[in-house]
Amino acid sequence: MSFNKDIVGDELADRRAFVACRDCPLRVLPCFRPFDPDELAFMERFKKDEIAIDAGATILREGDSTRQFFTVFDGWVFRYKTLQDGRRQILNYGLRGDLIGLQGALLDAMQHSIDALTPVRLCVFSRDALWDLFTRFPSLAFDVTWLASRQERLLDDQLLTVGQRRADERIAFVVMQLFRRAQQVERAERDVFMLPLTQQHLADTLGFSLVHTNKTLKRMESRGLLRWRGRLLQLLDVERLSELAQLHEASGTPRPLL
Amino acid sequence: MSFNKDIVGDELADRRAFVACRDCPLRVLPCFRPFDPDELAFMERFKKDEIAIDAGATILREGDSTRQFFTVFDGWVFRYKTLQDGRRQILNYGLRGDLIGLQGALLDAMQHSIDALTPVRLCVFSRDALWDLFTRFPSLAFDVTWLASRQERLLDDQLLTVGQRRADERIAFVVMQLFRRAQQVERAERDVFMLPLTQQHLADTLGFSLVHTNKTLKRMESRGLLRWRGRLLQLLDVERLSELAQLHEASGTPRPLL
DNA sequence: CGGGTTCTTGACTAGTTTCAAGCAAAGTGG
DNA sequence: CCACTTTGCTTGAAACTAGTCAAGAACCCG
Repeated sequence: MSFNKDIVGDELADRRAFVACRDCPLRVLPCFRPFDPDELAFMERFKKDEIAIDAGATILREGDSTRQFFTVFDGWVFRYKTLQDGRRQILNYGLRGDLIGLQGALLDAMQHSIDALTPVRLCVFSRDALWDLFTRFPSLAFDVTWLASRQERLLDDQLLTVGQRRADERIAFVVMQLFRRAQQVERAERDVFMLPLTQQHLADTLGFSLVHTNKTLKRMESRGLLRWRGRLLQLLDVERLSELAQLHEASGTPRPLL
Repeated sequence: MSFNKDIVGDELADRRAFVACRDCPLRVLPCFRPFDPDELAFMERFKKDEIAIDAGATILREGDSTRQFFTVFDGWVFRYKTLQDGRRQILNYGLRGDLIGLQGALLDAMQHSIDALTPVRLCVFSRDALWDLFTRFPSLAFDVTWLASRQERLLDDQLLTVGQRRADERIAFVVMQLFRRAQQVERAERDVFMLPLTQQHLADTLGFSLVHTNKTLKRMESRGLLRWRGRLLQLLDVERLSELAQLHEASGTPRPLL
């Protein structure tokens, strides 16, 4: 039922910490919009907790009706759905600054699960406080809606990818998009970043089998496009990768951070 | 740039009408939550116009930065994205009561297009009034967010479908989901409904070629699952179709109607 | 060092696309 | 009202893409 069983081991208590929103190291990044002091004060009351999760643990499970939702403070998570026989589709990834679990908080029960890819720290918000937020801080309510819309846009892109792009285009798209998102939150260098997935994760993201994903990756490597070793992904030819990916211009507008 | 060129012909003026929100025939359907008098009064000011669109016209185009968004009052629309060489992915359909174009209103420019599948009537809202809504009617602001979350959930389902389901499962899923949605807004009988698509539309929804879609449909018909003639889709074996589709229980909770 | 997980590769099979052609139904214009 | 055109549906054959099976190599962790 609740996520506690999975993610809060006894030994986790000492891993707790609590960064005040006004001191949040994420908030100063240029990709996030500045909050005014009132908003920050509200956020600090709104943020109920901060928890640490082990790599591989399930944060929220399909069917849960959760009373909480989260912002990823550090680490990588992924959202996914499964069919009865175990086929899994990864819907999206969550990086630092991404809001997760809102769907479960707003609608009834979760219809997807969320797992931690790496050790993760999460800021915890209570579903009950959401109404308070909407009543007292329209600007933050607007931000929540904005973030929901951004999620929708990411899904639009992913659906186009899985529905229409060919194998190498799919990989190029996913890699370039994750690279850009990682870059925004200072988790990428100029042309290399830590992509903490297995090839099985990537396959389940692309809608391909593991074997086909592997063979396509190898082919792209031999074409001098990219190189992925030990979780480190290097973009060898950004020019041609972008061509393949047909990624939109990044919007310069800063986004909200809850 | 604006949608006017496409959709508002001169002869359309006389097709205008204006249904007051309190008299809206949709609002009384059990799938929509009741609004209180204050909310209704606000909605009537919020609704700027009501327009008629020809079948086949483009309502919003990728790249537009629109100042308006809409609720479908009657008819069918579809959202889609295209790649440079013309490959098209249909993301979702809009039926009576569905909010469309919110993404364009909230974020910068549209990154998808919307076309009318049938003649359509739309209630028009202005992007500028959205801030007013958030400030003065938290309950409606909550509704907007709720609707955005619902969109996200529909996309999650569609992504699972296109990424993981087999040909007949994909068709079963899309058909059963559209059937249920049509039923909710009184656009379906017990086991038959008007599905105003071509097979090309369905193919672009499923991520298959037209030919493969056609052959799969024929095979399903000969298996006694469904029958689609002249835009009329009949469910011949709801039992087995539901099995194939693995559709969730419909949530009984009424949804907002803006 | 050993055991598990992840990656890699080849051979074979199944699913899907492309090409091509014919047909049916629904406009269009003389 | 009827040829004519267009659009959508249907079908078969060939080519290609992706999946499955299988086995071994590489890597990681305790």
